[in-house]
Amino acid sequence: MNKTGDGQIHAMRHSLAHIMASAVAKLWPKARFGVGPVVENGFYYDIDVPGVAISEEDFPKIEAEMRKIISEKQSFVHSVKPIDEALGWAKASRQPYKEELLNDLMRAGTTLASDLNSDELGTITSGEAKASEASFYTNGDFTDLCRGPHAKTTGDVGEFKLMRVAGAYWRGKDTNPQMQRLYGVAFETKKELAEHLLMLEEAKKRDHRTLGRDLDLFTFSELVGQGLPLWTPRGTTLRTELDRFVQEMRDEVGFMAVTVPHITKKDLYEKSGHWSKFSDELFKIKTREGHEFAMKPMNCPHHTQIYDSKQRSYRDLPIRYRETTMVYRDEQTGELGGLSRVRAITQDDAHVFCRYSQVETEVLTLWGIVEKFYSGVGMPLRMRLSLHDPAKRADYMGTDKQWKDVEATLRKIVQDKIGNDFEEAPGDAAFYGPKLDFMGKDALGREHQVATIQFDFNQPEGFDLTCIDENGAQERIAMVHCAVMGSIERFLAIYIEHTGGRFPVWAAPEQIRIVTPNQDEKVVELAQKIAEEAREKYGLRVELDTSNESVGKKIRESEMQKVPYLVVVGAKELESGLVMPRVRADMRVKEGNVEPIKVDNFLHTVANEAKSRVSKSSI
RNA sequence: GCCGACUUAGCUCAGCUGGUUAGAGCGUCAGUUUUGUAAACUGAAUGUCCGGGGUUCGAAUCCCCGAGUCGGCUCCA
Repeated sequence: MNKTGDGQIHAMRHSLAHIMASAVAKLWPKARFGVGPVVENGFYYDIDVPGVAISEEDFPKIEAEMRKIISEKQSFVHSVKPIDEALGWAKASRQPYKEELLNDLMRAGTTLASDLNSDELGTITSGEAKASEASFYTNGDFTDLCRGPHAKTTGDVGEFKLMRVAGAYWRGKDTNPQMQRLYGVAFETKKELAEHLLMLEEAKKRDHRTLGRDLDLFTFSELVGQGLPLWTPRGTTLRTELDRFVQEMRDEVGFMAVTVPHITKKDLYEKSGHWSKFSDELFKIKTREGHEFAMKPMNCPHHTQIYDSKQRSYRDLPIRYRETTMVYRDEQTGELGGLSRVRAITQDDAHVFCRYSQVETEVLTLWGIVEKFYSGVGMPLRMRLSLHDPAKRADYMGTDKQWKDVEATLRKIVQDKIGNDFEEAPGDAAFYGPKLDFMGKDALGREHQVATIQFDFNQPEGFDLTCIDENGAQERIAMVHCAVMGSIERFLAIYIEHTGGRFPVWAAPEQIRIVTPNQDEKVVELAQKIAEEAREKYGLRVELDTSNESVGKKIRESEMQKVPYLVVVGAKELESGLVMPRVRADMRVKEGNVEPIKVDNFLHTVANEAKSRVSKSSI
């Protein structure tokens, strides 16, 4: 089964797109139709009603009309018209978008924007006809250009719900007029539809923007601006712990931390090519003396200058720099949202400067770190080899031969490691070289691009980076870039939703909460002593709640804050010196209540869990 | 950037077609209570109704401009 469903549900969804279009045609006779394909879980139709903005308030009306059509059980009648007759139909029924599609069908043999060069879309006017006829489907008095297949009648389409209306450029080109895209979801049964809607509710509960506020991780300020998240103490702890995981693994294999300023003179990016190529996304600064600077949109050009600060021997290589630091990109306002897309991006960046002969080992080492990290956070990975697009040579630096060579090198490294179990994506390379991109799958089954390892043969050229080889000659070096989390902001958006805010002990901003059942002086004293010991002796993050509230309330608070361990310290504990930790549900491995345990043993165990970065409790 | 929707207390939201001192629950604060594994009781405070301009006798409500948020599109080194 593919993403848009198997045969039957696919036909149902596609039929619903037609039914929705016929309902809209009935309500707004002037409506012009674009395309109406099946998508994951449903369908959409691109519609343009001159002078009218269809809104979600119109949905009840449209849905009612659709249900009427469904109850009429109209047959879907397939017909084939000669192409000129089809064009006549489009003209007569005032459907300019269909006319354009038919024209493309005739000239190019396809209507799919993805199969056509984007410059050709709708503009091919000459050449031999590649299609002589067009296929149509009719239900009731609504006829649509369509390849099918469809359900038998409008009565056989399962259960649906219109979801939202959104703007969409005609054929995906931002120079084209915008149409209104009406989205619906559809399933064979009422139950499946209800389950889907419930799943959406669940996903909403896990939304990192909501959890970010509820768990007090980050915030935004209108005064600071869009796309500029502000991290609270708790959120900063979470970031720091995740980054520490990555950096410890890097340091083990010889990376060294470096630090660079967040701005640079224009000159650096003129040399690297960023100034002209990414000019739109650069935050530019003019000094009072009129000199031009820019906020860094990436770190590699700065790092090259550290490498280039002295003459390097082949004996010194590989030289491995790491730096977790923010870069700044002037993203379009419409793209910003939560932490997924921001303007101040923290990258866990790393650059290896090495000989070409060392690239393979370096890539494999970095790959190992990526694997270890994602297995640590519980996300399965899929790898994609991102290559350049030979049709768009102008987008890439370097020569054809260089690209061919480095892509072959990278492909060989991949094949030697994992065989052919990977996808190749022409057009997804960086402008300076091909890369390995990693997709992580979250707990809700969604895939996100996360880590990246890049083979850069262009910046060493641009910045003339060399080492002295065994014979005393200058040798051009290569660079390998790697970000494990990619952007910490985007990774946290994913990770918060992946865990639902239930972070493992090692990453949790608060690891243990100690509550007292009352405010008895001796009890409070003991609780304070335990908290202090946990912090000072074991380096744990502990909060103490001795407020004047019921134990039940305090436990509820702790649960809602998703604190891994809760310990009630009262008269019993005062007497026995034992505690009975409450383990967060997702971390429990044993059924039932935990056994009383000595305070020291408990703290020791938790500290070990934090250190070994396990996600389950050993208590 | 483009299309559309939304913006009322810290949070979630109510406030019909313009009509006195703008509400609820949760949270907060205070007092009472001194509590044993998911919400004690009582009371109180809290608003630039996103900002600015306009229409009107009168605007949270209508119109315009701007900001922000959300859903998409385009983009994403």
